[in-house]
Amino acid sequence: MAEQAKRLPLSFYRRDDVIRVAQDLVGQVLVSDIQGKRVSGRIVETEAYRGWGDRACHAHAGKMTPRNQVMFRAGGIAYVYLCYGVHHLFNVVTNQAGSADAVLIRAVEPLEGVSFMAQRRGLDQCSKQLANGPGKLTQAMGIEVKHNGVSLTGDEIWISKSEITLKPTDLISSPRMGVDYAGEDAKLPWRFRLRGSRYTSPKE
DNA sequence: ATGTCGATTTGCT
DNA sequence: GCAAATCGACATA
Repeated sequence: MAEQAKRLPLSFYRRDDVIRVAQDLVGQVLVSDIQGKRVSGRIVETEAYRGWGDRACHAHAGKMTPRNQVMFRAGGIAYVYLCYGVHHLFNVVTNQAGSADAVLIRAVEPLEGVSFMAQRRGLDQCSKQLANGPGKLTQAMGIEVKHNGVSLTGDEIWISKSEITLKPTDLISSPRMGVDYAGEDAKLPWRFRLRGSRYTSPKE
């Protein structure tokens, strides 16, 4: 069906350059169909995390734990974990099995199902703050830790190819948020935002 | 077994 | 501007 044809294929996720995948994900459309509520949003902010040579990554230097083990699987699945014991954060696992690269989806511009998102967030439908942060996004889209490891070619969470093609100048790259503990690696410019979007996360 | 800290958000001062 | 919420991972014992 046409629905399937628009989904990003596994070959998109399994490329070996997670930085490139993080850049290419900006502008694509994240869709969830959970608890009978279908919602979608255009990805406007991402961050890349690399298993090798990136101390900000949960799985840096090949360290596997019960929490992060799905990062080591082949790309095209979700890595969802609990942050600060409160927020669910959604990542896209990339690269081949054995590597531990992933892209954190930090913000989306709401498209379909805005009223469902507002309902889940407990906010007014007109709010620009429905999904402008990694924890807010998962709450708005109904994504929880139980979705850890689900396929992005399945029927709960997937990403549709955008009808829009971005130019390199449409992307802003900057250091990642909240990773000061990573020392020098905290300075890596692996956060990517859609230039001019009003739906990216609040902080510079 | 116990203590610290985190890829954040929210509400109160 | 600051602290609380609150669970898993990790270091230390």
